[in-house]
Amino acid sequence: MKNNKPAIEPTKSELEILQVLWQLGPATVREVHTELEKLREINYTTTLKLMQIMTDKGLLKRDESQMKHIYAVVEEEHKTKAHLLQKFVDSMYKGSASQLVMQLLGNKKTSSQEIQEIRELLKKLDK
Amino acid sequence: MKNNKPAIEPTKSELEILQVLWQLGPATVREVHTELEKLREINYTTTLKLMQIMTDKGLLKRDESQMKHIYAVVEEEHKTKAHLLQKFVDSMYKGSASQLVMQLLGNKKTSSQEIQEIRELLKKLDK
DNA sequence: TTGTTCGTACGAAATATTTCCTACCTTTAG
DNA sequence: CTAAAGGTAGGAAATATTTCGTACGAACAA
Repeated sequence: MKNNKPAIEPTKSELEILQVLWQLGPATVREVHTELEKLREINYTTTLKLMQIMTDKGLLKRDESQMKHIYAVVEEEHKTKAHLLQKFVDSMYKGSASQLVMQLLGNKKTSSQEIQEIRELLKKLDK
Repeated sequence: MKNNKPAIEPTKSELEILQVLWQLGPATVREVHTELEKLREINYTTTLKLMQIMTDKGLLKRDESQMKHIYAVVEEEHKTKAHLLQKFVDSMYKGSASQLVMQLLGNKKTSSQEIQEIRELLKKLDK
């Protein structure tokens, strides 16, 4: 039987940190903070606190063997994103993925380049 | 030149109410509340307050000519959803719609039925 | 008329989230 | 050794969001 965690919802700020960690891989608070600072003004201890809270919640795990703790995400990027996407589809489109895609295709910001790529994806799926 | 509002972000609770109003069309607080109660426990005055706040924020407008005020969404469903979807794609997939679709296709909860429908959509787009 | 029901308004409590101050320890440069 | 720089921990302030109590007016049934 598969792992069946309650699947904790990251908050907005927590999601920011997950994204940085997805990009960097396991990292120190300092490294994450440096990235975050590029996006917005934020105090070092705020980043630290957030990461500590996330660790308590089970969103992150950390290696404390060194003074500079190394933080890593607990659930893999793919899985977390799949979960959040599913939640989004469920709540916004009553679970209908095709409705979401329809919206996407009608969206001006979705370039024809993107649409072409989506076509390719479906072709590959045929094989 | 097109309307260029700051595009206010609805909170979680506010989104719930928008969804009810999208379903019902313009409605009274009582009507919205009755729907909300089907989903979760909530006090009438809480629903009222939320809708009042949303009106202040400009998310809803209301007809006060009768004692039972009639509330309606300000921005059409399509537009609000497009905006929220875009935000989601931007933050989760760096703006890449095709990446999102890839995730969707790999998602077990997306049935082959859904995938078929997506194919149809793209065919129609060809014409 | 009168009291019960249903409506709005408003303030504030409760909760969730974000932010940062302060304390204190370790490492490192001089 | 000592001071400065850089770490973590924890509490609490600041904000944002959600929830509800209370007041009070209008409608309606008896």
